[in-house]
Amino acid sequence: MAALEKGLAVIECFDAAHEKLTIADVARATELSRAAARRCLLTLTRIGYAEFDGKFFRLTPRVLRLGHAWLASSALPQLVQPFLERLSEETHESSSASLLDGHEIVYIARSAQRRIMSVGLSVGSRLPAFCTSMGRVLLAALPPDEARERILAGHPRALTPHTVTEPERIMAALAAAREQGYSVVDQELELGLISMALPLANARGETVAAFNISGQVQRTSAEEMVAQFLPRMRSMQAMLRPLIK
Amino acid sequence: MAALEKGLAVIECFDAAHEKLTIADVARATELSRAAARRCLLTLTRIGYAEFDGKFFRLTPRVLRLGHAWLASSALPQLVQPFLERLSEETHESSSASLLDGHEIVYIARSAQRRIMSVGLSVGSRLPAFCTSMGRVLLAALPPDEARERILAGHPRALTPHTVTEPERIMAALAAAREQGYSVVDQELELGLISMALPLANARGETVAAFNISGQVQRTSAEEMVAQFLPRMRSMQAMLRPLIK
DNA sequence: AAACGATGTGCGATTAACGCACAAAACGAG
DNA sequence: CTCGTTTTGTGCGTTAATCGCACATCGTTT
Repeated sequence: MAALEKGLAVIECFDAAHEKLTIADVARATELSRAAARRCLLTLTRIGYAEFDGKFFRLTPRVLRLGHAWLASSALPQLVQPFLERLSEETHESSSASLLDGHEIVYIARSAQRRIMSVGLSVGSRLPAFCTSMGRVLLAALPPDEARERILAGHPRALTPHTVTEPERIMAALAAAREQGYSVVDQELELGLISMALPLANARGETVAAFNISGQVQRTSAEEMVAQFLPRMRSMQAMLRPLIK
Repeated sequence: MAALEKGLAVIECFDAAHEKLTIADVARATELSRAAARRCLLTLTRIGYAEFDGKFFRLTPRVLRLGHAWLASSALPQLVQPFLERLSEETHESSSASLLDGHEIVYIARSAQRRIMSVGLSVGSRLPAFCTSMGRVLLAALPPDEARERILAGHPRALTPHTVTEPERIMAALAAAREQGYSVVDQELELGLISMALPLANARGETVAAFNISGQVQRTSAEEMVAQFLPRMRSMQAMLRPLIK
């Protein structure tokens, strides 16, 4: 069913920078022929996932049904969300939970306190694993060889002057995270932004997800973050463990 | 492109009650032939949207990319989210924003304070418009005939002993909402749950979405909710108006 | 204005989807 | 446990849908 694969690729090529697209735009983004892109867009429009204003296509909120299908069928996001909300309320910092998918982390739940990042994060957002706190603790749970492979697959490049891009230095950070049981990332993703993450394990001890809190460096230094929030986060981690899967 | 339509239907048939499904389950839920359902599931598995354990298929977090495509390409959710978070922080009640899609409302942003509903709500969740506060203010913004049509299309049935299901009484509630500029729904969706919603209009005055605040009736009565929170919500509504679309 | 490049669309050749029929498993009754 | 029944999963030839070319059209550039 090649048509399904193409249609999903068409949906995914819409993002923050591309809210409305022409047939040719979609064809280029998906590497489909213009004719194929057109067929996909017309079908998506016919069944209500997209709309057409004579020039541009854009997605309709109907596509949320698709992402919601996973959110609703998966226990973890619903389980974690209220814990994140309490953590955010107590700490006045944003908190999130994510899974590892290839070389990226996928946000599965979030409680934001204020808009702190230039780009808004939401459920379904993806960020590179190698330079995020949750990515580090998730990579640290893999066998080192696989972690290295995934780091390389992501083609690490500097997002700020602080970003660590050398694979072996990243591997060292993973070892530290494994050792300490948490990871702090200081302005490697975005200037001014620091975050601390802990892994979430199931009752068998397998790491299945991670959660973090993040804030602005001018308000909370890395040291303060560990001192103030680590105990709370460790207790949340322990409470969740018997409840996961 | 019939295959695309079928594949999307397959994704959507996963939900909270159906986290893992067999080929035959999917065929029944989507009214496809077992062969067609199988082709869809195999394709989804091949391209990473589903996985198979020898007996059951389940979705992977990859499908979040699809919903995220709309979230990222749409200005409204990102705009409203921080406002909801402030509203929740100030009122200690959960708040949400939604759009009208047919006879249902679709959650596009949410800031939950505590788990108050038996069923967890998240971005992409759908509820009937006729018995929700946001649904009422959204329906109230339509021409009355269209509102009535959509109400009937949803086949209103009682969800609690308080649910108003008679179309004309719902229409009267819409008129009241239009008049007052807000709507309060008292335990019509779920026992113990009350909520108050206001419409969100763009600069041209067209209602494009709604936001609400919801809490437990034992903690806050309908009258208290209006008295305590309406002014705050009106001011949020006014702040957002020039920023929308 | 005229020529160019890029975009959107119809139409026949070709490939992929359909649904039947079979095999294999799951279920229930005796 | 065994047989009969029902339900499920899968291969294969026929049919219908997709492919990509060619043309028409629009917006730019010289």
